[in-house]
Amino acid sequence: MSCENETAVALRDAGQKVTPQRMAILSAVRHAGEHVTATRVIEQIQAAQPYVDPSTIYRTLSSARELGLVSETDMGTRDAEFEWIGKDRHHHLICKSCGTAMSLDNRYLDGLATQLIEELDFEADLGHFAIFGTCAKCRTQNREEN
Amino acid sequence: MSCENETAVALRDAGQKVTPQRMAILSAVRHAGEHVTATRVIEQIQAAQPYVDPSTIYRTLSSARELGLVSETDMGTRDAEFEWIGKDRHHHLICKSCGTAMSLDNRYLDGLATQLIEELDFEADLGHFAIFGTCAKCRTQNREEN
DNA sequence: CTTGCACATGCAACCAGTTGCAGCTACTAT
DNA sequence: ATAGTAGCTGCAACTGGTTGCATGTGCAAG
Repeated sequence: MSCENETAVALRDAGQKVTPQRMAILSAVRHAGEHVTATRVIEQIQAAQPYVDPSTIYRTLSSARELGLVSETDMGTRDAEFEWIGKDRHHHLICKSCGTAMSLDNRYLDGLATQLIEELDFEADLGHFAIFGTCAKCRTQNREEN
Repeated sequence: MSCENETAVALRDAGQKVTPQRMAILSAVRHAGEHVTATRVIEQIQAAQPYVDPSTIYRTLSSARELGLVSETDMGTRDAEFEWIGKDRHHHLICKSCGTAMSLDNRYLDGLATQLIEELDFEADLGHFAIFGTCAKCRTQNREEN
């Protein structure tokens, strides 16, 4: 099954409609590889189809997030980053000092999820997570300065 | 030392000035007990001092966040929640179904922080964290419906 | 006490993102 | 194939939050 079909099926399963606009928007996120801002998606879509309204793009991204097709994460910059949720779930470590974003494998949070469900009966949705802090490089630099 | 003095000292230590507006704004957050939205702070401040501009409040909250005096968390609602960072650091579990926010003790994330520093040399700043998911009550209800 | 200056404030213009609404379109049932 | 309907789209108005700038103010040095 092609990725276009997968997306279409996911939409229909949720009782939503498959429209050219939605497919273009979701395809842009999917093929971005990395995380993209809504603004970036708008630019990209409007370059090809200028008549697509920004509100449609915001609405589509927002409903796709609710469906679990994409994740929305505040990476510390002004506007939120969207990312296609594929097979390789991962999170981000963001250095507050240099702004670098690193991927963090899912397994680091598995333990936490297990603990929450066992001890508190809370089913955590750890699909998307941004952890702020200081990376190794910046920590070394800070030590040298002091 | 009174809490007012603590706040003032923290500001001055960071090379910032102590003004009546700032003290009023930070005091509102500190004494809110729970988390408060910027909008709520604006209402509260303007009830007493109508001349204080919203932009001042946004700027103050934002710089206080950078100083680590308050935390800013997206609780899933439209606007961010601010909370005074006291001795009892904690996080929030937010149910996507019923919207309830529960406090989560810091110890649940200590393990993760340790793992990150030992394995990846990344010093995580886990001062404020919002974990989305489904609470026990809503999970039970969902099971009954199916 | 006075002076200087960096930081903070209020104002107003601005902008990204949201919402209400009327028309349109994908999907479903017949 | 057709009609009905629920959901989507574009438009335009709106709103919460941000930014630039001129003025005001806290604070430290003299």
